[in-house]
Amino acid sequence: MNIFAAKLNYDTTDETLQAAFEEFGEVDSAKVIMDKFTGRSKGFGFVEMSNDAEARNAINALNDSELDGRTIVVKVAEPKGDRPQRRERY
DNA sequence: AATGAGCGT
Repeated sequence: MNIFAAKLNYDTTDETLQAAFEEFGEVDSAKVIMDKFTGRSKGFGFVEMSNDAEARNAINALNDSELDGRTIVVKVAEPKGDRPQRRERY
């Protein structure tokens, strides 16, 4: 189950996400997207959970919750190449 | 190399 987490604190890293989701289930892997130039967080990340039930549970619990002082948004992730409306962003 | 909705080096 791929999970999408956004509005993260810029200080939030993979381990922070990992720890947050591990409270509710078995985390396969957690990754915060980092900017290639600045090396800092882009403000969102992805979490892979092998157990779908735990994944949904984690989403319910962590969505609109607080992480590193920021209210984050947790949803089910979309397939990678399924964002045609994605523009040049700015 | 900043920023604060959005879906990945």
